[in-house]
Formats: sequence, C-alpha cells, structure tokens
Amino acid sequence: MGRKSKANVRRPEILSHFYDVIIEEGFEGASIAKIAKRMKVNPSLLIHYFSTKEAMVSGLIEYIIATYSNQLLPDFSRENDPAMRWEDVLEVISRLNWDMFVNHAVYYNCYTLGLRDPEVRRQFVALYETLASRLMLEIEFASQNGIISVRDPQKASDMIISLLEGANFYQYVRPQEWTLEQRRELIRSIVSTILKSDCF
Amino acid sequence: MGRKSKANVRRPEILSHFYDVIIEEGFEGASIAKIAKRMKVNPSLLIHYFSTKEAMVSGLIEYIIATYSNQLLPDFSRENDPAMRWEDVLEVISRLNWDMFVNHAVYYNCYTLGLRDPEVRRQFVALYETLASRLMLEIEFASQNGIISVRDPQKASDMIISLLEGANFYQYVRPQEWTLEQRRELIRSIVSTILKSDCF
Amino acid sequence: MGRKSKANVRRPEILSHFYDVIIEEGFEGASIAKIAKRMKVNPSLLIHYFSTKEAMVSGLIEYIIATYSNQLLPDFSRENDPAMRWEDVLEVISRLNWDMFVNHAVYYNCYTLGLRDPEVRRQFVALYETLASRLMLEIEFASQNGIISVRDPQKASDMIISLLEGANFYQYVRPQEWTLEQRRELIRSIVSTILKSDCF
Amino acid sequence: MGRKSKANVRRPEILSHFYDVIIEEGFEGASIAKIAKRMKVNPSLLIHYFSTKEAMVSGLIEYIIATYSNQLLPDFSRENDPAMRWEDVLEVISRLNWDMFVNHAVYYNCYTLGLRDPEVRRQFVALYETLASRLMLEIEFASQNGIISVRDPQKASDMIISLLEGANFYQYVRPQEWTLEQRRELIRSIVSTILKSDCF
DNA sequence: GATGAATGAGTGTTCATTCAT
DNA sequence: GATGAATGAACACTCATTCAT
Repeated sequence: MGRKSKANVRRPEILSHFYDVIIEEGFEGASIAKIAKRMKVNPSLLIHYFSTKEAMVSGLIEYIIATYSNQLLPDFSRENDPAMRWEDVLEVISRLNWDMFVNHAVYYNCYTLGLRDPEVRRQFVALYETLASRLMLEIEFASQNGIISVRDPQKASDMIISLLEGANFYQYVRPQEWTLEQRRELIRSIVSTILKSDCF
Repeated sequence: MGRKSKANVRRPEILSHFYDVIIEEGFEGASIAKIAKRMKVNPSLLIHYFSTKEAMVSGLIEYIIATYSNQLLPDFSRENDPAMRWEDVLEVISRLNWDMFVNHAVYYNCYTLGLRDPEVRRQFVALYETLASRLMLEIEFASQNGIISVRDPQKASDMIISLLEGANFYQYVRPQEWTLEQRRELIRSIVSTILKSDCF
Repeated sequence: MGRKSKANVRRPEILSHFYDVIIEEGFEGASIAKIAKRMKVNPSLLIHYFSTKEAMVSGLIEYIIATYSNQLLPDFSRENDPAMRWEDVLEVISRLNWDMFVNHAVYYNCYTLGLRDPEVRRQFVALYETLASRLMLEIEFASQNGIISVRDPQKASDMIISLLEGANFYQYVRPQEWTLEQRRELIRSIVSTILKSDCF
Repeated sequence: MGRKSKANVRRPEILSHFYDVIIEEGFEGASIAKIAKRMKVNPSLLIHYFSTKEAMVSGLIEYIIATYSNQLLPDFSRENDPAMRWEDVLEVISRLNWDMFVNHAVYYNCYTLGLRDPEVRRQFVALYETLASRLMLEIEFASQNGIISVRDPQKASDMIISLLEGANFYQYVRPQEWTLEQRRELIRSIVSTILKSDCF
C-alpha cells in the first residue's frame, strides 16, 4: 500500500507556524528558515511540501480566506419568524469581530499583498462578495417583511460591512475607548437606525 | 566652513523613492539597494543620510503621518453660522478619501508595522486621536446649536471615523460598486441620520 | 534517515584555511569571503558550518590551544632514574619551539584577541597554567632528588617559561644571530645554572 | 605669512586616538570612521592629514617605536664607578616593564603586522638591535672590570632581553602570581647569576 | 519522509577614499 | 582647515532553493 503521505498533516502544520511567525515578525520577517526553526524541522522540509515560498504564501491566504468565510455569517434560515430572524442577524453582526478568527496583522498583511497580486486580490474580493451577498439576502428578506425599509439592499449591505470593517480596525487604534458590550450595542443601534431610515 | 548639507533635499527624495518601491514591491520588497537603484545613486548614500534602514522606515512613517494630519479635517471656525459650519463638516467628511494623500497599500503596511513596533503605533494612535478630537469638537458645537442631537460626542466621532475608515478600505475590495458621488451622498446621509437619531 | 553530516571534515578544513589566510593577510584581512575563495566554495557554506564568524574564531582558538597543549611537555614518568628524567626535561625544554606547532603570527594575533575577550583569555591562561604546573612537578621531583636546588618550584617554572617564551619571540626579531643548536645549548645551560643557584 | 599648518598638532592627536581605538577594539576594529567619531571630527580630516590608512598605520608604528627607543635603557656613562654602573644597569633592567610606555595589545598587534610587512619589521628589528647593542656595551664594560664574567656579550644581551620580553608577556597570562617587587628581585638575581656563571 | 550539503543572489552596513565647497 | 557628498568594494550574514542521501 506504500507509505502514507503526511502532506495533509504537515502542510497545515507549516501554515500554522508561518502564521505565528508573521504575527511576531511581520510578513517581511517570516522566512522559511525561521518557520522551520520554530517547527524544529529542516528548512528543506517546508520546500518539500510547498515547492516554493510563493506557494506557501498562497496556501496561507487560502487558509485565511477559508477560515474567514466559514465563520462569517452563519445560515439564518432555520429561524422562521422574520422579525426573530432579523434580530439574529443584528445580533451576529454586532458581535462580529473580524479578528476572532484571523489575526489582525496577518489579515492586513495578506490584504496589502492582494493590492499587488491579482490572484490574491481575487480571493479577497470573492470573500467580501460572499459576505455582502449573504447580508444582502437577509436585508432583502427583512425589508420584504416590513421590519426595515431598504430599497437598495446592495448599498446597504456594503455600507454595513464598511462600518463593521472600520469599527474593527478602529478598535486597534483606540482600544481603551469602549467595552465590547458598548461597541455591540452601538453597532446594533446604528445598523437598525440607518436601515429604518431612508438612507438606502 | 565645510560643505553645505543636502539632507533637506536628499532625505525627502529618498523617502519618496522608498514610498514608490513599497507601492510596487511591497514593504518586504523595498530594499535599500532597490531604492538606490531607482534613484541612480549608490546604496551607501542612503545610509549616509539615514544611518540605518530602521531610521528610514521611521522617517517614512513620520512623513506619512505628517502628510495625513496636515490634510485631514481643516479648520472650520471661519464659518460663523453653526448650520453652515456643520454643512461644511459633512461635506468634508463625506469627501474624505484616505488615500487621496497616502497610498492605500503603503498606509496599511505601515499600520501593520505599528502592531509590532510601539513607537510606530504611538504615532498612529496620535493621528487618529487628533482626528477624533477635532471631529468631536465639531459634533459638540453642532449639537449645542441644535443641529444634531448627540449626548456622547466622543462615541459619535469614533463611530463616524470607523465608518469612513471602513468605507475607504471597502472601496478597494469592491471598487466597481458605486461612484464617488454616490458614495459621498450615502456617507453624508448616514452620518446625518445617526447623529440626529438617538444612537449617541 | 537524512544525509550524513560532513561537519567533522568540513569544520577542520575551514579552520585550516582560515589559519592560512591569517598567516598571509593577518587577522584583520581574514574575511569569510577570502577563506571561501581559497577553498573554492561558496562563502555561505562557511556560515553553514560555523553560524557566525565569531564562532569560527572561537573554533580556531580552540584548535590552536588544543594543538599546543597536546604537544607541549610530554609525560616524563616513564623514566625511573631521577637524573635521567631531569635530563629528559632539560632536553625537551631547550628544544621547545613554540611555533613548531602553531604559526607565530597566528598565535600572537589570537593572544591579543584574548586581551579583549575574556573567554579567549581564559583559554590562554589555562594553557600556560597547564604548562607551568607540569614543569613545576618536574622541578619538584628533581629537587627532591637533589639534582637541582629549588625552594619555590612555582616561581622557577614561571621564570623558565618566561625565558622560553621570550627566546621564542626574540628569535623572530633577530633570526640570524644564532643556530638552533647554539640556542638549545644556551637555554639548557641557563636553566641548569639558575635552578642550581639559589635564585628560587 | 599664510595660514599656519596644524599638521604637527593634528597628526599626533589622530595617532593617539588611533592607539586608543586599537586598545578597545583591536587592530581589525580600528577604522578611520571610529577614530574620527572619537575625535568628534570628520573622517575626511584624517585622510587629509595622512592620505591613506596605510600611512596612518606607518605613523603609528613610528610613534610607538620612537616612544620605546627613547625610553628604554638610558645612558649609564655618567656613573664612573664600574660596580655602581653595573648596579644601575641591573636596577633599570629588572624594573623594565615593556608596557610602561606602550600598551601591550597595541605592541603585539603592530609586531605581528611586522611579520608580513618588511618595512615594519625593519623598524622592530632596529629597535631590538639598539636595545641589544646598548646592553651589550654595558655587559662588556662590566665584564672588563671583572664584575661579571662574560665571553660572549652579544649572546648574553640577547638572552637577557629574551628573558625580559618573556617575563613581560608572561605577566599578562599569569598576572596574579607575584608582585612587581618579587618580579624585580627575581629578574635581578637571575641576570646576576647567569652573567657570573660560565653560561656565556 | 526528512536531513544536510551546497549554491548564488541578495540583505543592511562599513570601509577607505575622492572630490566639491 | 574642515565638512559633507558621493562612490564602489567589501563585510558578515540571510534568503530561497536544489540536490544527494
């Protein structure tokens, strides 16, 4: 039966250590040698599993994108009552903390990489697209059921995601300002307010 | 006595090329050699003016921060009529495009650097602090004059900046979605709406 | 499992070439690049085996010290007759030529390094200590058997080593002055004379 | 009358700082930049006064050699009584501490340089030659007056200088062993002993 | 599968030096 | 006299990578 491949063990293991090194030393400091050292393994082994560093970076971004998209915005369709369902959405949105899943620094490092690398960019665009379209559906549904008042769900969802993204970013710049609970309440009320107004 | 220093000319010149290289090759790709090559000077000349690369990075960040803070939010006190003044604020805010002044990628690269380097972080925090406090004053002023209704101007300004930051970021992920004009109108109406509501 | 290490071969090989370059170009001229060039290998290979240049220098000094201490003053205890044994000692001492084992220039270069680096110094001190204590034992033994007359064997051995060291050094400054044979005879008679006198 | 040259002030000043840097960082660590920094002066200035670094090294060696030869072995001819004169010589010799005048490390660094550079070597050889010939004259004089018994004053002076050189060196390797006074007495008695014996 | 040998390009930085001011 | 501009070679060292074992 031959030797069993360890790739599906080793590859995630490598990516995980890659990730850790980026957190501590930044993208520019994350060399194969350092990752290998941290894994107490020979640098060549990383090349063995990823051929090139470029492939490793790709792997990392895929992993990050996958993590994100799996975690962001669950399926709300189990809830039948439209009002309750919208409440669920609001609840989830206001709790959304980007970096619950992926480290802030790593995320932005990968993101800026996407500004040069079209393939990486494509993945990020797809990610936000997925997120936006899911949210859009919920907004449409709620709107159709008279819970909120939105003519342009697309713009609405885009703006809400912007707000969340920004709030998440801002959290790192002025961390002491408010508690998670305050933040949650505030986002909730803002989202409610603007979706009930005639902004969209 | 002695030769005249060209530091005043050379240092900005170097930083500017540094900046350009980051845009094209990312922070990790911006080596002294590449910058020098682009300037058609010897790499050691950069060291002559900036002792270490670290100092060069510091210089760049200072430059970026300075550019930002000089441009962001002008003085509105010339306008005497409170309503008009608030209109001005709204106008400026809704037009705010972070990357009008500093390249998006460079900005986020420097920002992530701040997540590891306390001194850099300090500068970013100070930048946003300045921005927030200026906006806060305008919110307070408008509120006192009954134009908007805000009990907590700090939270309000924080949230508005978050929204702007996020919208700016989001622009890069879904660029095709709306025109600058649409964006402007939308932000304006959202800000107006939430500051008139009882969110804050 | 894995490839066989060549460190046992490569490390001494590197040190040997390091040594040669020092002889020709001095300590300050012995760069990794030059050593590598002489070995017809890539400079980074030296780093592969010695991590840093500092470690290479350490390796060299260890090697030199080891060479010295292995060669200096053999075991005289095979000879049972005290008079004959002392003759043996005299014979060996008078023939001692420091640089039979280690190049004069390299030795002094390493030595001066020890004047700044405590660890290097420690090794040199230990070397001379070993040498002195061995000689002391022989002096004591000869003295107890009435061949020489020494109350303070420590001082005696210290002074004899000084004389040998100095004679060795001086040889380079006035090389033409006398033959090795003359030198040998002279040292022998001086050592004999002072150990029989009441100097010590 | 023109501007007065500052060369005879600057050159010694530079050499003196060169010397200091060698002591602290070794010959290989003594760069023009470091010396200039220590002098709080521009590196170019050192080149201005010495054209090349090589010339600076030459200057340093000349300075060291000059310092030495001026200090070593004064003129004893003022003393008329041969016995007293020899006592003076013994006194001076036994007190001779090479590094009273020139730092030990600097001296050996320059010396090893002489092992490669013929011109430097020539200077060192001349130094020791002077020293040896002066001592030889004293030995001859004392011998002719029956104070000591030496047939070959050249060999005798060579050996004594060797002993002094070695003792001086050894002092650094085993510094704790004896006091300066003990050392002095010992050297004196050894020199006396061997010059009265029939070694030479 | 995993290690180590070996490479060559590249890193930031220091070096001595020349020249203009 | 003294400084600073500028260079180009060299420095120790790190990088990703290939290949043999």
